[in-house]
Amino acid sequence: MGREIIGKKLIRTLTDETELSGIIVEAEAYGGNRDPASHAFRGKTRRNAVLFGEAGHAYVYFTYGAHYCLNFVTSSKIGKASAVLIRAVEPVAGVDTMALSRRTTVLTQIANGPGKLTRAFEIDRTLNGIDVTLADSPIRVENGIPNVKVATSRRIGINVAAERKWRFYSADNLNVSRQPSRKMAIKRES
DNA sequence: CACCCGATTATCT
DNA sequence: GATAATCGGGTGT
Repeated sequence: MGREIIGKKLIRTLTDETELSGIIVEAEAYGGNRDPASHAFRGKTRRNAVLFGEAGHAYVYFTYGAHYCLNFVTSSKIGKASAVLIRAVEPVAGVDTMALSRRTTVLTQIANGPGKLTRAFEIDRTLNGIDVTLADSPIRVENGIPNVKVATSRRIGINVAAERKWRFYSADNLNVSRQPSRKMAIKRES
């Protein structure tokens, strides 16, 4: 599930001197082999192989010819291929470095989207498959803010299984990405 | 090999 | 709100 990751801290180690971090404020759950919206729904391929492996590993994919997206494999069971897509982060440490990568100094615009946060945190396909539970991993997740109020909605940018409310976000945080479009709701009804 | 299209973003009207 | 940008994955011939 994606609810549990809201409020946790994402840490990206670049060098001994440079560490980026932020609080995860928005995520979406993808149900692997049982979810038509998941990359894993049609089975294992070279691109999505990581999803079919152990929980706690990063699945990073490239899309729209321009953007990387970061997921964490969540399945307790090998082959189930469920994961959470990290959609938005509130920057905490290394904000100046992030601002350079993102070409904006507006705090709420630096990492409020799945493609934006990978750019801000300098995450690309070379990090696909790494174990984020290890202390020396270039990407880690640690406990962040406890007792965050979490809201839910439909997932964004998908055309199937749109009725599932598997998007989770911090209810009182300005760094979340856009709301689901009305168009998707209409599409669902037709 | 040709074709389609996507878990997006920036920019324009 | 609408759309171009941009490219590689997946599918079918």
